Amino acid sequence: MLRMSTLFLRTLRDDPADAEVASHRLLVRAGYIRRAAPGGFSWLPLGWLVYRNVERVVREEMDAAGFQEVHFPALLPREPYEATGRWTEYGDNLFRLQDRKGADFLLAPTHEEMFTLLVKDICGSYKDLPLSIYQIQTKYRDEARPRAGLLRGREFVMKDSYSFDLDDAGLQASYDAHRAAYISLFDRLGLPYVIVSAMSGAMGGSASEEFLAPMDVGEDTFIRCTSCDYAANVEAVVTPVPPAISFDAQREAIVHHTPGTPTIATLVEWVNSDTELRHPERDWTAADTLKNVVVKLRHPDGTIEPLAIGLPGDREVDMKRLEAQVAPAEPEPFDEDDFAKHPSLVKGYIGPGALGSDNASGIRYLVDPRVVDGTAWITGADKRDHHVIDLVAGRDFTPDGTIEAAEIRDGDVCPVCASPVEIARGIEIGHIFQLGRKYAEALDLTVQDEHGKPATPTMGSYGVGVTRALAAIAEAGHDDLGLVWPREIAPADVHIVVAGKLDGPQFPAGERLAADLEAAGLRVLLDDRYGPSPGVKFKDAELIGIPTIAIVGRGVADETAPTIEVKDRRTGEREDIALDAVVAHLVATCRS
RNA sequence: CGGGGUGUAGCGCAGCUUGGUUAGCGCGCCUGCUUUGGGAGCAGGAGGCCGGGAGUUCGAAUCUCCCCACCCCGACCA
Repeated sequence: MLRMSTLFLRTLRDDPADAEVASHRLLVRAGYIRRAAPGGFSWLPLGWLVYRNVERVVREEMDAAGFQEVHFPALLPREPYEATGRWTEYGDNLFRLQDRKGADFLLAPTHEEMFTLLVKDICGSYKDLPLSIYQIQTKYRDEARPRAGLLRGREFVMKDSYSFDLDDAGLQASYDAHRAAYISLFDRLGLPYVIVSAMSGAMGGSASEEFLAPMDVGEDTFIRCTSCDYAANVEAVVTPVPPAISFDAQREAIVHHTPGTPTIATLVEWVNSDTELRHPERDWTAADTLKNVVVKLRHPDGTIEPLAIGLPGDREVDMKRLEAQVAPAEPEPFDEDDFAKHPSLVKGYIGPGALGSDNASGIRYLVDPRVVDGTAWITGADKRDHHVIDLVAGRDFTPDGTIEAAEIRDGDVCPVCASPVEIARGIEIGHIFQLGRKYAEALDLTVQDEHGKPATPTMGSYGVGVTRALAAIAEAGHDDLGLVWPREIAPADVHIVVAGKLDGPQFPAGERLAADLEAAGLRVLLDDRYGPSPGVKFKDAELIGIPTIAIVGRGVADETAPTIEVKDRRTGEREDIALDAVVAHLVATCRS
């Protein structure tokens, strides 16, 4: 039994000044956590109870799915990460340190290498597969800017699983098993979530989905359809391809002298103001212009390749989407020196005439998927102060391919059902993806197949942010008064508030109720303090957020029909229950 | 890493512009008395390297420079 009179706890009347988001503010104010280091937190008894509950739910769901728990050190040697290239690829976000002899170590941000090596150590036969193993471990990332309390720390707890299968069908089955386990896991945690398509990015691999808890404080932007269930991370959004248009109806492409049109807006205005150039049926818009942006790609082997991207002039290039598309290469700005090396590019007037492998610049030219055959564009004429109008894709120019690099906007068309999509923000609480053989190959993991030949297993990787999920639950379940925990992870089932005089019946009644509830198997927090006034105790109970509050107050003083008030923290509904029925009532409430 | 803001008691803040008593207020904490259904009252008290360092000055919380930390925006980010 937890007693407020002795609990190691201090609640705060005021919000801490350094906490912005609700979860951070309330977890500190209600005495669950305290900041201990930049991006690191200490856990107080209430917080640690909640943490262990979240961890327990995660563990139970993993075990139920048939995955086995292992545990690795967080402090690891450099060599395995050197072998996979991540010692350098991970960049500044990796915590690196040295031992007294000067040997390099790291604090692991994830454990792909160690899992792979352990399987290599233990498994030699295809008969050992499929295998899914997991750990719940503290992870370290040297975040440039830790923020939002537990939502983004430099030290945090993650459950990471890895699956090992012989072939793609097996990997898909392991992936599906994790997906199903995550669904029941997040359901049990009482977290709202959406599953979005994602890019596997620098981790390599193919299929990938993120579990996002949709909320404004989230750092991930995703889109979801307003009518069907399509949802995707911005990086993974697919632009619907419009049908091709016949060339027959299109006019001839003509180059015009267009002085004083430095921006898309002025260009459009200029075209619309010329009676000759106006479309009879509608005005030209920024979306009719074809903007060509040139970047440099730095490939992992160090080579630099220029790349031109053509997209409708009303949209910007979304760097995140571009990076996801060109990974593992990294895009860099095309600077003045680069322009000097490519005299066929006229800055501000770059057009398809100069772009593409077959044209003057020889620069690879990829366009937005909306640029289909037969679409007519206003675009640069590769000559200062000149633009070309009615340049038709497929007739007047042929790009080298398409690329998903244009920004996504509210109201864009859903690739599945063509309804408008909306942009939302979410907290990434889980991520599952199919890694493939990148790590197995880099670390030389093979097993013998049924013919005695070496086979390289294919892997999946699956993460749940345990501490982050806890914070997300606090974000999703709080109100103006404080935290509101789902029962599954609350630090107790019932918070008993004793409100009465020392010599009255309340204190003994509170003690008895607490003992009876514990005997019935419920977890109890008893506010047995006498000093604080009832108001303080009510406020603390609301702040702490245990789902059911039982008030032992003036009701029990009624000698003929003593009652205890039972209050639901979430709804605020209160009900007077006869003293002799209250244990059964609370047990029923807490078990339902 | 760029831009902006803030560091004064456990928490929230004032004081700084214009340097000068013993650095102040509210909450919390300790002692005593009163009080107990919505953050109680009275009285007494403890608690500060004024983020750190270097300067300017007879004298620095206050002015100057450097550093550190925290918050916000951006960049970054399984």
